[in-house]
Amino acid sequence: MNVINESPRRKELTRLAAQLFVQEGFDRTTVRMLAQEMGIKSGSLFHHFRDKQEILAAVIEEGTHNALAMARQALVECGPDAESRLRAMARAHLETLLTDRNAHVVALYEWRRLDPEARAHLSHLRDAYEALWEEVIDAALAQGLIHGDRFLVSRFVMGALNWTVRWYDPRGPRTPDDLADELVAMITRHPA
Amino acid sequence: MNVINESPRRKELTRLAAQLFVQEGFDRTTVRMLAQEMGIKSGSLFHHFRDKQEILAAVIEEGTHNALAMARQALVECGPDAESRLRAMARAHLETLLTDRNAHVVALYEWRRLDPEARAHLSHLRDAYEALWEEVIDAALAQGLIHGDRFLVSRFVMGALNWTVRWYDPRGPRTPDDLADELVAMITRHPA
DNA sequence: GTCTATAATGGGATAGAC
DNA sequence: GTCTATCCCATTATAGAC
Repeated sequence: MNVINESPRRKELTRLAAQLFVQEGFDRTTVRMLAQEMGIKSGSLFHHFRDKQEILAAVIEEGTHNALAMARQALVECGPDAESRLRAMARAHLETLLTDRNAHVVALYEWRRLDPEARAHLSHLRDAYEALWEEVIDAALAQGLIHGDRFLVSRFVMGALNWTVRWYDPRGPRTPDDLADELVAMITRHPA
Repeated sequence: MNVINESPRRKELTRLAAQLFVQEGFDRTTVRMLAQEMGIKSGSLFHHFRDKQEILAAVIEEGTHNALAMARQALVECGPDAESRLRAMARAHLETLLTDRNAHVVALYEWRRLDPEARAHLSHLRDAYEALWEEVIDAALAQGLIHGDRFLVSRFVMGALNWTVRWYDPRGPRTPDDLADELVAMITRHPA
């Protein structure tokens, strides 16, 4: 079962599950909670998913798939220079994390809860997303926009971005785009 | 019950619990697992802790207390300039996360699992640690070593550091100190 | 301080009717 | 596609003996 041929019921359940997994965490979310959100009984869930693990896998597939699609789109629409591309990636990343605020967060924070088979099945998606980042960061390094080790820079940047989930308050004065721009400014070296 | 007057048994249990909470997560760690690690039966645990929540609170108190102590010590021993102090904080932070690899990680990643009373009781420790960071970052900003918004810079830096837990491999070529130095280099602006 | 035994609860999952 | 009913199991926590 992949992202493309899903029933509408299953799609809606995946959406609700993502929300609960972010709020409560995967382990503390019970099938009964999810069923109640959907307005059905817990037994009925297992018509749509084999088990609770499959719900998690569906959410994470959705979240990663979406992040990848958003990032690709952002790269198509932005300017060709390394800084524009870096900013576009950071903005897209934070939009999926802070605005959408669901499936991608689960993908990042509950990845370890996936069983080995699901992890194997989904790692290509994750790798594709990370490859996009490395490509953009490589270009920024090659151009001297940023300095340092390719591996470390990309992980530090991802860490700074991913951690925003823990403290960002959407009611505050800053938009996700503001955050992305500030981060890029922090690590790039301009002629003033 | 605070960090100072703990029985040796309780101290050892707290240490083992920290290890399990990092490996498995708080929710998936059962009292039976912890008891087995200790070589006792699960019922015996409740002689040392009122309930499972209190175990978590003990681990988090230990982790935050320790991080604060290490950071203070590092600031005493390092050079007086803003860059030395920033590097010292980053090194101390990563040492508690990656070398000790236990209680401080739990403090960061399982804070949300604390019940409200425990959170209220421990937030002063956490605030003291964050105040130390803000002080050092303020100095670096004032001196022009780094640029940007005080609030955002400190959260981006903490995010980059905290996320290392997810990917750092101690068998790799880099030490935690290498990571700290590279991060400081990435965000500071030198005359080349 | 630890044991045995067990209470009390809630969890994931199934079967078969509708 | 959902319901009811229920099974089976693991979990936290307690009581009282040693």
